[in-house]
Amino acid sequence: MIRQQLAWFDPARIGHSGQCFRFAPLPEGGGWGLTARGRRLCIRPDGDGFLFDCTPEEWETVWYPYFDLDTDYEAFAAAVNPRDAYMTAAVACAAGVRILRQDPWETTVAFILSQQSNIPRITRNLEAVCRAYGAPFADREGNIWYDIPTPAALAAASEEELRALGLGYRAPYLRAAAARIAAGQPDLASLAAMPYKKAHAALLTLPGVGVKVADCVCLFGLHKLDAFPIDTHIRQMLDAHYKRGFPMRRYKGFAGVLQQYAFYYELYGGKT
DNA sequence: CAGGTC
DNA sequence: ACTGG
Repeated sequence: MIRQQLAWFDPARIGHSGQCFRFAPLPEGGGWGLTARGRRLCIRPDGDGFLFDCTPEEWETVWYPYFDLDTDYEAFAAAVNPRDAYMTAAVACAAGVRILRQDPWETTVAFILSQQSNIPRITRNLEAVCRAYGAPFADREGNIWYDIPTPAALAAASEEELRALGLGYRAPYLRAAAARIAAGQPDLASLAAMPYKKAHAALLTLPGVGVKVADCVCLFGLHKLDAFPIDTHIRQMLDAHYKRGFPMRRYKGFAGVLQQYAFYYELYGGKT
């Protein structure tokens, strides 16, 4: 167990920001639980800081990078044009949200499942896929959790099995994309080193991955902060507040972070 | 109608 | 076009 005081870190907001679907309130309340990188982590508020149930070594090598704590999000917030009332409000509403450094394969699976769905259903579907095809592992208390299935494990599943989990028409997309990744076409590990546009183009070749899902994988799985996914909510937001276009040049290099803040604001607007 | 894709 | 909040 370790204690940390962290700037711009709000687990409650990160948990339902829609970038990660395996980050949920603890059943007993008062904290958050997360399954990622083949591990389980619990986060509990402790005065002006947080308690993390991991070793200092795990914090250093796994969770500190996962939460992207080397990046200065306050600087991104400070760069917002003060005359932009909409984005100023969005950033205030989403203060404490960071872009997690999630696994690219996990985000590929999650966002293939995300199309024409909603956060509660995506969460359920992803959990069902992990339970059915993912490797079980135990936390230090002996509780069993399930990792994201390997591409090979998902490619071996039948469309009927996947539909039985409630994935609907996304089942064949997921299966076919898994087969492609298992064959190394494309090699997800190598995408991280590519510039955003090249990585985006490679992801677009996957079945069930269009412009929007590819942008989500770039932003949340490859940490390309230039990626700016445009979904139905962001489309409405752009039409309502940026009729002359979103100022991408001004926010070059981190526009995706502001996209996430606008998305959060559209969903929860002032309620958190 | 839902964080779209083919 | 699956399915459910």
